[in-house]
Amino acid sequence: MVRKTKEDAELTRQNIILAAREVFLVRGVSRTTMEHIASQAGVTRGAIYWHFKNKTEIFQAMRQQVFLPLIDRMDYTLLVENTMNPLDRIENFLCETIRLLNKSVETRQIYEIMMIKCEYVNEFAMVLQEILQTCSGIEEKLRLTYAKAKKQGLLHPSHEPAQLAIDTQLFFIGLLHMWVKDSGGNHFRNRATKLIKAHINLLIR
Amino acid sequence: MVRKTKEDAELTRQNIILAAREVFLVRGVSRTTMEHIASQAGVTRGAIYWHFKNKTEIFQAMRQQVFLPLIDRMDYTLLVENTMNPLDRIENFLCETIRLLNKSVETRQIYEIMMIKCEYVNEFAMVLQEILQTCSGIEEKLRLTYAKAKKQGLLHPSHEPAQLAIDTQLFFIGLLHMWVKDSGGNHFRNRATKLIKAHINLLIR
DNA sequence: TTGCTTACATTCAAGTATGTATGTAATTAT
DNA sequence: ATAATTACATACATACTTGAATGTAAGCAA
Repeated sequence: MVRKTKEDAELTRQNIILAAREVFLVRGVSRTTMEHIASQAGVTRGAIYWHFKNKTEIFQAMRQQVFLPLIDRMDYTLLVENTMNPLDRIENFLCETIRLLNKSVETRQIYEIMMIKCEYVNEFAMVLQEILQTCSGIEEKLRLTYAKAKKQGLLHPSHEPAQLAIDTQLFFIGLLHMWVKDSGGNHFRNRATKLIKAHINLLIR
Repeated sequence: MVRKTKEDAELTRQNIILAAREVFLVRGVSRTTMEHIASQAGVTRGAIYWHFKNKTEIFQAMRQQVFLPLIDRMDYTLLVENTMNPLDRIENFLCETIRLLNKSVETRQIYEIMMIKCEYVNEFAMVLQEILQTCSGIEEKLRLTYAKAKKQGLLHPSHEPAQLAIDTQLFFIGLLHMWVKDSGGNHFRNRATKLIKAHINLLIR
């Protein structure tokens, strides 16, 4: 097996990312070697080193596959004006995220890797900062949306948008963590959508 | 340096756990070798292998140092009858946990290691199950306490204890995660107590 | 005090992982 | 058609780790 066309090469690259995801999931990021990824992808380490500088680069490439779409979806679902009322938009965004996790193996596995199969040290420490920034962005967008809800009189008068935004964000972070960890017993996976609706209801009256 | 008394040996053991915590924090659990821990503790690997079977055993010993007290405190603060009203008891429990994190370097570091410096694969997968069980316990105890609050008419009539318990639990899990990750910018650390009080207030009216 | 045990230190064999250097055939640009 | 480049595979030197084996001196019980 030798030289391929550009399209073939891109396919190889994607296969390496896919293989990395599968191995990361089972062995954890740190315990995964280039050789593990290589053999899973059906190539040699040489091929991997051609496409990626090191394991961190593979990890980042994998991460982008879920985080970039997340940001887009968030902007679209929460911020773009439409006929849906603001509270429904928040509920919708959260439920859609859960639905995506249920539907897409890829997304589910990447979340799992990022949450419980990765040690955020050294080069990976900056990844943590990026995640924090993404969270900040989510909080801000939730706050704007809650502010619209308040303007429309949908909220209890004593509730402040900033307050609700952070409460919802923390609730959802907690939910995601438990959703991911609870792969065996389905204590959270079955009920996630109900829990979200209930959470939003708590804030209304 | 040779044979010590039993007391000296126990001190060595504790020093190894302490050293492990310090190294885990910097290098992550997987990337930490026995030699790292040994040199940090000022002993040789031989000493470690005398006290512990392997790295996992050290990790578990470290973990017990925070989890056992947590369970005790939870039982005491939430369940033991006293003059405080149930909602205050929940608020108090959560705030005390944050206070403990602020006060005790040991606790703080162990939480950080467990949350973002450890990959839950292989032998560590069972640790995850134990954590899930602890969470289940917390949820149950919150539920019981909210039930008491409802009985005393402290809650809005449409709010169910089971519902509130899970919402509070997820909120707090999210808060702990952000508290731990937000070591640089103090976006969460300064405000944690306020956020807890606000969360409880959300549920009252 | 003698002998057994404890609490380590030292050494060694064997396996693992990484990064790089080098080879090579096909592809692409000219 | 030729040269340059690409997309890998192969091979190697250099660490790094582990577990176990062995050594050893001091504590402790009888």
